[in-house]
Amino acid sequence: MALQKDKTRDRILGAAENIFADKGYHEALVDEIAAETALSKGGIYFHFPSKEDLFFAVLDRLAARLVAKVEKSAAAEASPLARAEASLVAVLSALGRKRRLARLLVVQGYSIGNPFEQKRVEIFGQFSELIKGHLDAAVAAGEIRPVDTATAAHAWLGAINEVVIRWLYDGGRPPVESLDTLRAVLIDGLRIEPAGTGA
Amino acid sequence: MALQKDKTRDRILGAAENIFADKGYHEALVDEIAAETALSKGGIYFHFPSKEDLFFAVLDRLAARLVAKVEKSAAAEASPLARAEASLVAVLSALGRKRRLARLLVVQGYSIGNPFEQKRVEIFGQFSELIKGHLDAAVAAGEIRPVDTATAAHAWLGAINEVVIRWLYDGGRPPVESLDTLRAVLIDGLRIEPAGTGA
DNA sequence: CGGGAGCGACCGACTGGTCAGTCGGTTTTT
DNA sequence: AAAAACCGACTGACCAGTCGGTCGCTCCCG
Repeated sequence: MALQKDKTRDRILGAAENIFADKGYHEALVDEIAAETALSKGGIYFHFPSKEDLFFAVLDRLAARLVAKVEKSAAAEASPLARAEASLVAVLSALGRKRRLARLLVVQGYSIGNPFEQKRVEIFGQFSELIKGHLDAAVAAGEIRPVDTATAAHAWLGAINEVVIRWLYDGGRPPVESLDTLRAVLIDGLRIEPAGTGA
Repeated sequence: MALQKDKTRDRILGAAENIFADKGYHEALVDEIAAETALSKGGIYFHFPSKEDLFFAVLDRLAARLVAKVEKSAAAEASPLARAEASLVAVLSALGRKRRLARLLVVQGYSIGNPFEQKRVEIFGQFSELIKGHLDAAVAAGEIRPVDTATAAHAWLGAINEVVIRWLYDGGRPPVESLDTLRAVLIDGLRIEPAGTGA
């Protein structure tokens, strides 16, 4: 039955997520993923045509989950700028809660050959579109100055990315605790009502 | 003579820079680097103990050059915030002028296994230290609000990084042209004198 | 109602290509 | 002549992907 197949597929995705998160694409062996799944290598290849496809499927799944989470918390807010800010908070806290997944999304998918870079662009693109949407709305609502929202969105994304990376490697405090600073850096500069003297 | 040796070493580094920039670490073959150098594989291994060491040496050299360039243009400015801004400009225009090198520094060095991630952290750390220094000075001088300058520095770095990446892949306008937006996003939020309504 | 045919899911030993790194030997420099 | 620099054919490990085969399930036919 199709359900069983999907279940196994999910099991594989879960196992692959773990292994890839631990070792990165190149260090991860398909045999290891098979072992983690309690499946054989052939079993894996029955469900996915190649290691690369499997990796991308893992990335897609992760990104989709995160996007959904972010959009949900944004939707709860009334004003555009508030929605943008809520997105910021949501991403930071979600990644902050899942260190290994953060590593996968934020660094692993980078540069393992050209198709991978393509994928990274695609996934990051989803997020920057999201941010851009909120920023555009905020501009339209007169909440922030009319800047190049596409570029600003990328800047936001990059800033978030880097803050998460630092947390991953320096093992400092979780990303959410950088919120005040990020707010000051990313948001206050755009605000039309000048921000008060922050803490 | 030692000089000859150093010259060859440099030739190797140059060739490796090209190959790595084109193909990334894993796709690049030591044999290709040898060919580009008009040296044999053995010759390469006479100068560098491993492919990994060679790659790191390339990264170090690139980073060192960029740091030097950035520090130089910062030094020409009078106020701390101006120096910070000058650094921003310098990085963006330097990377914008050398697409391939940008790719190397900004994406290739990412996630090719753990030692590589370490290296990335190290190199990015140099830059964020630089930025942090300027921001600290700006705080001390009362130019900007007293934020967590370390985090702010990472945010800057990440923003720059992402803007460069977008340029690399979308092939849009060069990074320097995002300057106005980045200024608005990164700097104006920190400024104590509120910025005027930007363009 | 049993047996066998068909099939989707899964197995795991094996292959084939790839490359980093080696090493005995040669050339160039001092 | 000694040492330093360089050569390049070769090896050995590695691993993604393959393929002939198994297993259990369902469904049909006698």
